Amino acid sequence: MTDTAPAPRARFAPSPTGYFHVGSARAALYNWLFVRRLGGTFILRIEDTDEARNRPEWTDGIISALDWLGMAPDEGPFFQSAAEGEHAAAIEALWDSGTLYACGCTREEIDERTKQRAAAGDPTPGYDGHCRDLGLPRGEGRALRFRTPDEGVVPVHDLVRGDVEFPQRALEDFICVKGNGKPLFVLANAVDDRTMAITHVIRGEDQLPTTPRQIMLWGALNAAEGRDLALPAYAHLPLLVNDRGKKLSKRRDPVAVEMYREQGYLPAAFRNYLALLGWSPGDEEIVPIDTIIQTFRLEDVQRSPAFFDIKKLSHINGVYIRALPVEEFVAAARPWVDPQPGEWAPGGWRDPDTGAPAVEPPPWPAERFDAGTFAAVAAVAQERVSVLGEVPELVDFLFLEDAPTDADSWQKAIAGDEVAPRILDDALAAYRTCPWDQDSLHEATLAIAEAVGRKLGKAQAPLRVAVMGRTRGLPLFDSLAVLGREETLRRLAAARSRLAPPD
RNA sequence: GGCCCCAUCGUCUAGAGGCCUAGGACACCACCCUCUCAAGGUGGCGACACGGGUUCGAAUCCCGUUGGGGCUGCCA
Repeated sequence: MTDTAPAPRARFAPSPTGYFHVGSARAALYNWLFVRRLGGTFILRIEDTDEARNRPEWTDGIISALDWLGMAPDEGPFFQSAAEGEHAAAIEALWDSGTLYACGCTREEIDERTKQRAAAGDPTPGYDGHCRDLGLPRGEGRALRFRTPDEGVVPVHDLVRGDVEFPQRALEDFICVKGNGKPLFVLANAVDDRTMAITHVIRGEDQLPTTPRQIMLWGALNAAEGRDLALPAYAHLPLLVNDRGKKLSKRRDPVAVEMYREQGYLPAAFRNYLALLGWSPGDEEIVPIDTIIQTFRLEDVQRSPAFFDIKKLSHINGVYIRALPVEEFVAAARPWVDPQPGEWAPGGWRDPDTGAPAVEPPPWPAERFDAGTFAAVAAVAQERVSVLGEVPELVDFLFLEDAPTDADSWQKAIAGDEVAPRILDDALAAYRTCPWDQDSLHEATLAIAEAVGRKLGKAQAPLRVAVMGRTRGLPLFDSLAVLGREETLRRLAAARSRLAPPD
């Protein structure tokens, strides 16, 4: 450690208003990454003071999502609602120092005056300082505003953007305290950062315009409280956007981390992808978290917005899945294939609009699932999925009563193929006696193919559909070997009689 | 409207004045491998928004234009 700077304290301060947003997850990750290499502290602060929108289950969601991603906080969760005392004291100090004044203007009055000003040729929007020098006493229904300077600029030193300056004259006298005496976000946030000794504020770029207010508040608090706390360093991260370049929104875009988890993304893969949105480790993108921790620098963070690309996420997830030792893959896939997996199963997430789940539960009853059978095909399934939620469709033929049915596949490989009956018949005959292992089945089927003058790839299609239901899927002979002779013959015969009753 | 931010392949990015004929990854296309499908391999397509400067030299620095985005709540 040659670093002489004190260990940083960074906080992630989400508001529990819904499912955990991927943008929040990225912000949390960057806070966490920043702090890890420097031996600092990652703090979780739940900003739960919006009584109208906050619900306790969303708080649980934040905590378990962070946990799932391997980013459990070093300190916290702290709750903003528990800091009422500090907030009240700060308000008193600010009031006593004269930086705050009471204002009784309604939104309508303010808008009306703004309109009149605009008509008179003054484009300055927002509050006009109407009550600034009225000397109104505090009282129910009167908000408290911050008396902002009229001249000069507020400089924001941003670790990713450099220096940004906000002209004072564009900054209105903003409200710090609601008419009911409760602090507003801008104040509570600053006060909490002070009491928690936060050294770095790392958050989304959408917070940049509010930063000059917090800086002014910080200075006023220092003066009012007679303390000289150092302003935290700020870092505003580029926004995550959709394919139209708009900020990812809960309404239109799939943003719930819970949903991605239930679709079968691996936490390490998800985290790796998130790290790539706004930052790059170089030519190798899929890298261990330790490498990311060691090379991550806020100064290297991109300044332009990043598109959340599910295709790339899926690719990275596939790489992580394939890299798993097969036993770990079996364990990881369990919640998606076993109707009674134990601790955790997908299904908790529901689309807020449609009520649709992230994935369908496995279409077989718990008693038909067999862990050993699944393990027997796990290795070949593992190479064929990019998310765990795709596993059930690959192995369903093992746990369903009969072969799955797929109209297109049936039509293409059996009903629409005049050689299919003969292939089925030949297989029925050959499979009755051949040794039941992958190589023997391969050999026997090769012989059938040659007899009908087709390549193996073409000849196996009707058999695949008869037994496994679809034209695409796990390798046929591995699958038959695991399914067993008896059941294979049964399904072959069933397909044969469905095609045309034997004479 | 006001304030602020941003601008390299379709997407995520490398690039901190000469190493750039602009590199990698996803996606896409072709071929190879192959019992289907994947995976894998090889190759291909494909970008410095525009205009001025500064400089011997600019994707890199400055200015402007254009375009995009964010904020603009007694929400957080």
